[in-house]
Amino acid sequence: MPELPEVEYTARQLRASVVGAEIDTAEIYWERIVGHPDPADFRAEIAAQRIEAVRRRGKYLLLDLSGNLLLSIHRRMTGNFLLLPPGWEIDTSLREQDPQSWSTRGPTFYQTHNTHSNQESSYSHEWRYCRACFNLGDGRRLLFTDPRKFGRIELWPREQEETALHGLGPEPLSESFTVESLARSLAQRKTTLKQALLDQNVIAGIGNIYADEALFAAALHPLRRTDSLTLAEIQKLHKGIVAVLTLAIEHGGTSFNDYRDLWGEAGDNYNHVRVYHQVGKPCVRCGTLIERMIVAQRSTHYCPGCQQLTGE
DNA sequence: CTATAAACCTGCTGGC
DNA sequence: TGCCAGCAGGTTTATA
Repeated sequence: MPELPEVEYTARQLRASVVGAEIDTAEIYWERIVGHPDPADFRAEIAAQRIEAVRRRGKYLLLDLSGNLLLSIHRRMTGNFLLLPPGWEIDTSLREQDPQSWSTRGPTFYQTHNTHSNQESSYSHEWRYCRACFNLGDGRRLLFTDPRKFGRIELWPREQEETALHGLGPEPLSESFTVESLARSLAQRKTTLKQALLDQNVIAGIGNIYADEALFAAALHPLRRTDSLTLAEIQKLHKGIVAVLTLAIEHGGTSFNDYRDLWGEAGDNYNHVRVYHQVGKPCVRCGTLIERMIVAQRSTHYCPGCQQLTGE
């Protein structure tokens, strides 16, 4: 679920809170979460590096580190980046006591001091499934949590950013994303619109939620062929993509299920979706009931009233 | 190139 | 209540 708006929202929060901080050490609790280099080298290389800048590219969160390093995080399905304040400690005793539970849940957390009372240990729901921890020099910790373990954290030399991003397409909220560039990339594909929007090489950062929302905004059927659109339709699609993503960022992202921001808060955009998971509800534009279909093995939501399959 | 399936994982929901 | 099948926002890799 972290798609472009969710990653962008987290990136803005990180930029405001950790730029200038130093990463003392990194702990890895599930080694396969580290995609590059191997976990031992990762730990060694990242130690004592300073966070110089925070950026986003597509669904990737990018941290420029001192030492000419680039830390890239992709949250895939259920990954989250959370900031743990000072005063909390991490209990890894489960690793030996119950390896199976450890593998699933990761470490537990307990509070060592509390500004309000002498409440002793407590446990935070949001910090379960912690797969990696970056210990900052000021006592704070950046946690990467991910129940399904699909997320990936990688460390690259900065000049290898292109390799790390694996040929991502244009940023939909940048000036390089124009009606003309969209027309060109659609014309050279022969697939359905839904598939094209999900293809990170066509446009960076759109996932299942915003693909459906953008197609609804443009009143285009998910099964339309990419090479069948008129110029007017491409203009509507371009406008729809930009509008849907921009609005979602303003709402703090869509928390259908797992997404949380840096402080563990859910986003509000789920209250503003028009078709995603709205099966059986009346379309806000024409009143027809929203339906669901499978396109390229992906759940797809649309309004059969105002997203008709024409122009073929 | 396009298409399809499977793999990587765990939690949740719905049906029986 | 309990169990099991099926499903979930993403990407990569293998196979046709």
